[in-house]
Amino acid sequence: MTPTPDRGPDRGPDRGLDRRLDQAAELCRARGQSLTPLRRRVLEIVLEADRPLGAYDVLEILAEERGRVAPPTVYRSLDFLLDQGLVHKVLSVNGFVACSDTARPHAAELFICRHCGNAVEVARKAADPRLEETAAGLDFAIESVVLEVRGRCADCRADA
Amino acid sequence: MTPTPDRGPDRGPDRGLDRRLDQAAELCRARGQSLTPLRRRVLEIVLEADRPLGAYDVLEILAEERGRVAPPTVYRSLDFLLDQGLVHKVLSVNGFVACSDTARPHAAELFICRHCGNAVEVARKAADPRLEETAAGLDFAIESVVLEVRGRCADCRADA
DNA sequence: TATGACATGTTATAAAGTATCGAGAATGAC
DNA sequence: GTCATTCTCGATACTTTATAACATGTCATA
Repeated sequence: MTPTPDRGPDRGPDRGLDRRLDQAAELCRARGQSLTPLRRRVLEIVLEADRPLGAYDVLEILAEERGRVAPPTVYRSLDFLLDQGLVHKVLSVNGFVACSDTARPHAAELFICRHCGNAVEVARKAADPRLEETAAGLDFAIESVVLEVRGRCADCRADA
Repeated sequence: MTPTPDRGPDRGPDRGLDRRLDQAAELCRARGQSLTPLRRRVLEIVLEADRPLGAYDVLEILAEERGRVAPPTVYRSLDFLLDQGLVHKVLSVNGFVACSDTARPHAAELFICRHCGNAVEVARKAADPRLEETAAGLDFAIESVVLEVRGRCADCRADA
């Protein structure tokens, strides 16, 4: 389902990249935070990627643009974006993906293809009742949930 | 709920440790694999711990017993135990926990306390229908699922 | 006793992440 | 305006986690 090609905010070569970045900036501002040029650029890099990027992947891209960049520079920006819910961390691959729905923080389900590395995010509508039940049984207070599904995506299955 | 103190295979100071190790050995043997002394000891170390252990925690314990031990020694044993479904990897903390039900490989839900670090495993009875649905919608073939819940366990909530 | 398969030891290095200190810019109080 | 505070970022050094590559040991058996 491609976006309508001749109108709408998502047309053009960057698929609404600027719009999403502006939205993110606005979101931060509304929270009294600031999406600085560095943070904005890091978010852009993650948005542009078609798969989870490692912190050092981001670092490399930044380094090409502005010379030597040290790890803390990247990790600080990524941590900020994580805090703001603008990116998710993918534990399975030590990587980061842009959040597909930045409207509000949410637990994400990630479907990660072992073949092409692509990661699709599916927002979780509501708390999983089974999980809630189990937690209640254990008298365990849930703070966050990591749910990552690994397998093979449609495209890669078709290719095979 | 302590095990019956005066009878049964789980009594004694090691709560059935030897029994579980013997079971594991039998399981490996049935598969044409071998739970060597090193692998058995690594499994024992993980079983004895009351929280997920890092590879280097295991390494340190081994090193006390047999002098210098290099990382590959530990990682190889842990990888073997992972393959055999005898331990799980906890991505949230880069650690390893013993599997509580080694009868057959299974996806596990892990409830990890942010305070004490304890990790409780709950075997997943069946495939999550919601997850299956989502995967079907994406035409995504699930191979494995990581589900880690972070929060506060009963004991730590009581203490607070 | 050769040989083949597997397990382990050894060395070196890659990859991921953090602690800390200090300089400079932005913000707000006065 | 200017001073103090806070935030952001750069830079250095380091820790933790993980793997590659190759050598050696062990054991069954042909």
